[in-house]
Amino acid sequence: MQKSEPPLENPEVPAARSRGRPRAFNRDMALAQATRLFWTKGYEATSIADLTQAMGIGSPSLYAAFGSKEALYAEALRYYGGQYEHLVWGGFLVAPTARAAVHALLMDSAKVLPGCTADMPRGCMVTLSAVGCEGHAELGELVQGARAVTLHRLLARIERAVSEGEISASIDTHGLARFVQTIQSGMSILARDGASRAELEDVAATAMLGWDARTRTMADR
Amino acid sequence: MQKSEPPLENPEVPAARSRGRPRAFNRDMALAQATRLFWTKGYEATSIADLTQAMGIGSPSLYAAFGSKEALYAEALRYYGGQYEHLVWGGFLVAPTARAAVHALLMDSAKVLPGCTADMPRGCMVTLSAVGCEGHAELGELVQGARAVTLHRLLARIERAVSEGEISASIDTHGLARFVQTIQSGMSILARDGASRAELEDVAATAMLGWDARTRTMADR
DNA sequence: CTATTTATGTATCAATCGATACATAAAGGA
DNA sequence: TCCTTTATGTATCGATTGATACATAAATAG
Repeated sequence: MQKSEPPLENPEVPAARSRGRPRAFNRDMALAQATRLFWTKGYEATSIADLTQAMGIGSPSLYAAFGSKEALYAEALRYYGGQYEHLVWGGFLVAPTARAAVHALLMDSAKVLPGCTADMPRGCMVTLSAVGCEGHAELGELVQGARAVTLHRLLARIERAVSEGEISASIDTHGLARFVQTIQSGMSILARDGASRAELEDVAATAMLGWDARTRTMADR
Repeated sequence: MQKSEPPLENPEVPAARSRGRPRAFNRDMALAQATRLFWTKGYEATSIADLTQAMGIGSPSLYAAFGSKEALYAEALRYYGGQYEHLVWGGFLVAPTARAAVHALLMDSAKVLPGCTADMPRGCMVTLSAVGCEGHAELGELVQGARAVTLHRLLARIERAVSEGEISASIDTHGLARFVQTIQSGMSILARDGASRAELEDVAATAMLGWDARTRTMADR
């Protein structure tokens, strides 16, 4: 179904240049362009013609390099994760407490989602793919799975906080994770509609008030 | 560009039956089907063939009755508002305080967004149209405007609460409205991914803790 | 140099897209 | 009953969709 990352030889070795005619385009550059298009317009609304034009190649080259439109979208989704995920999850992963982690996640989201770079689309590509993948079951499951990762990370971090005594064991960890996920998902929608970084930071701050009240319920932490 | 609701004669009079061959399908039924399709799959992913099949009519009848795919979507959006809006905004509009209004909005959203009826799509049609309307400028502005209505209503209600003394005048009303909007938008994403009513109600409850903490800041209400 | 391998550009595939032309069917007005 | 009006069904429009066939160009291996 998918190549699942071929043997993956030692990347330090330039891999002994292949034989035939060399590719006239940079695969990563092309993938970056495709990612931008899918991110901005969604899967259905992005045509092969759009893609080939943005990449500056012909359709045979696209199919030779990526296989199909669906496969290209899947690869774009991976590329998106590799390129942009750390902007939002970097602080979360290294924070010493669950509260600091969630605070970092929401504040970083507020910074990134409105499009921190000039040519960076607004909102999260994964979140905004919630609709429009109907009729493409595989892609639907793919993006739904990508969104599930958010909940899983939040839940794992909160449960760790419970085990470490940061948060009372009487807390509904799942509910708390769902709350944070809701905030972050909603921020993508607002960002796509033009909300500013300051506005989203304000939302994040209010959300943290909810977090504090919630984690105080029935325990003083 | 658009018919903008023709003269609209007195609806109480059956309007003296028209002359020619009567329509073989119920226009409202057909519009309901179209709304369901657009709601579920989005604008781009829904084809004319999908629509005519679901409505049980031929394409000429569709174009005679609705004009174009874009016009049909616009009408579906209006139909959606008329049919489902009160489920979410009914309690909000009659609540005596801003807090009660927001609480009602979020709790009703938690009830409706997971699909309260069996054949009711999950999530809000307007919210989930955030992406996929690129290249269709008119529709993009239409749904973006529809989403702006949410913020406007929230802001108006909160400002009224300030003027009535329910909420301190030192509160950032816009920020508070943005917070509630974020929660409700995020709930649509979670609902589309399968979140249950109980989960969303829990999210709403936590959001209200944020509301309470936020409205208490610098004033005791 | 020749042979092999790989990528490109052109040109096009069948299928589907949104949208109509046209003749026919079914109603009311005369 | 005939005429006008409106809606339907069939059949199809040009454009675009995702995806390829094919000949050619450009590289390496021998």
